Amino acid sequence: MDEPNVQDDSRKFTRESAEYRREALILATLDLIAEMGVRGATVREIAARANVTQGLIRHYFSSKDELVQAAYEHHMNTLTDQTAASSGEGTALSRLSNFVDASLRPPIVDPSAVALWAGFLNKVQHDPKMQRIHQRTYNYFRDHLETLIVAALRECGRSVEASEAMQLAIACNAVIDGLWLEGGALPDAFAEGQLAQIGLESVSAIIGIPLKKEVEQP
Amino acid sequence: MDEPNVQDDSRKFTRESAEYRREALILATLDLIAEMGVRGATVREIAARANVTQGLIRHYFSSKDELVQAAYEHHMNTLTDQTAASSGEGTALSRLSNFVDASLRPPIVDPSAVALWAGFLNKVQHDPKMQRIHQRTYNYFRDHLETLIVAALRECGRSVEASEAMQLAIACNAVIDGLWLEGGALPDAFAEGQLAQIGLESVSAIIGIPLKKEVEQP
DNA sequence: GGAATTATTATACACTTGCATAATTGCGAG
DNA sequence: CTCGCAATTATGCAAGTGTATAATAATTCC
Repeated sequence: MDEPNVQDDSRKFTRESAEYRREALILATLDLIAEMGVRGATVREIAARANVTQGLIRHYFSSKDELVQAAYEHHMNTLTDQTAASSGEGTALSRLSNFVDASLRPPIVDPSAVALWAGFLNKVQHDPKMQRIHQRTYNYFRDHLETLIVAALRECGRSVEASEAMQLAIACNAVIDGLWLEGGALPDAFAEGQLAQIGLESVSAIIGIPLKKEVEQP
Repeated sequence: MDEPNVQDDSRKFTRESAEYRREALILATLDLIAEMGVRGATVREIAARANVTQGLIRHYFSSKDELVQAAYEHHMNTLTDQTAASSGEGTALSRLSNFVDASLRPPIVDPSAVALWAGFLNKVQHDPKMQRIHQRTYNYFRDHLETLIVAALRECGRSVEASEAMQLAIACNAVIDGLWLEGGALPDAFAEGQLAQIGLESVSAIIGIPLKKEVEQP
């Protein structure tokens, strides 16, 4: 995030690759939106936090709106990538457990993550393009969860119809989202691991299968 | 919400009670925060929507921040009042069912309600006073739900320890919040009544008691 | 190594924002 | 009826907003 070329000689600035600058601007934007909302994230602050002057934003993005859109897309892609990684290996049951557990601990459960989500909501509700990104990500999560649930049930010798599976996925997704929300909005109201534990028990109850938290190897 | 005195003669304005003006300003503020966020709700727009000029805001509130705080408090109080009303009569089981059901239908589930919540979040996270209001309301909801759950369990001849009851309440609260969130953020993704149905089934599963939706009398 | 390219900075502008202060004007008290 | 007070409007201001345009300077290509 800092300048990679530490040449503090009389150079007034350093040229960086377009990719580097775009990402720096996007990350600064996400930071600021989490802190102050979209309107509070001014182009001047964004530029300052990305160590450039404000004019450069217009060089990479045709408007602030476009930068915000790009930031949203970047953020959502990061989210889905993280998720995909969290439930990679093992039996279906353990993959589901790990997924729930990981979704209810830092860095997923985090005040600024919730703030970021809230900051974007207005834009999402008004801009059709952002709406599509939102819907796509939501569906991705829910389908992922549904796949895990169906696999876990099958592993226990049970099978469900498609519509029932979808309802289970919606419900489990809601528990996770609700706990995520509350953990991020009231960080001090829950003990460490409490959210994950409650999440696991609730998902267990909803799908009717006991899930155990993975034992950590120290 | 409109002017009560319809005297469109040459009067330039009408004097109203302090209470009336305060409430009009607060409601206009809530409307605008839901639409554009706190920063987007400018004093000029608020005044216009309350049918006054912007100077009057300073006459009733010492700053925009104070107006926003008052609006938040007003909103939260309205919320808790509505909740208390939704689960008034009947057996414990039916009161719990009604509470869950009412929490997952309009007007509670509503895009602007979620937008309002999101709009306030930044302020809540930064301003200790608003944080207290938030915490108080959250606790109120959770305790209310916990009371309903414990009563319903007792009605079925079961009893739970305090810590277990709290966990059940947190979990049920999370399902409700998560479904509320998703219903408000993606209004077209769910059929009418679907959220309420999923909510009832999930709460049933979590606490281990079958809940039936009340039959409506047409 | 010099010139072209273009990433980057610098400056300017029209507009909005919250707030302060002064000027009105409706309305009740006497 | 009119006088005084406070509710309300009118006006102004300094700071901040996004964006447009011109000026500079770092890097590349030959």
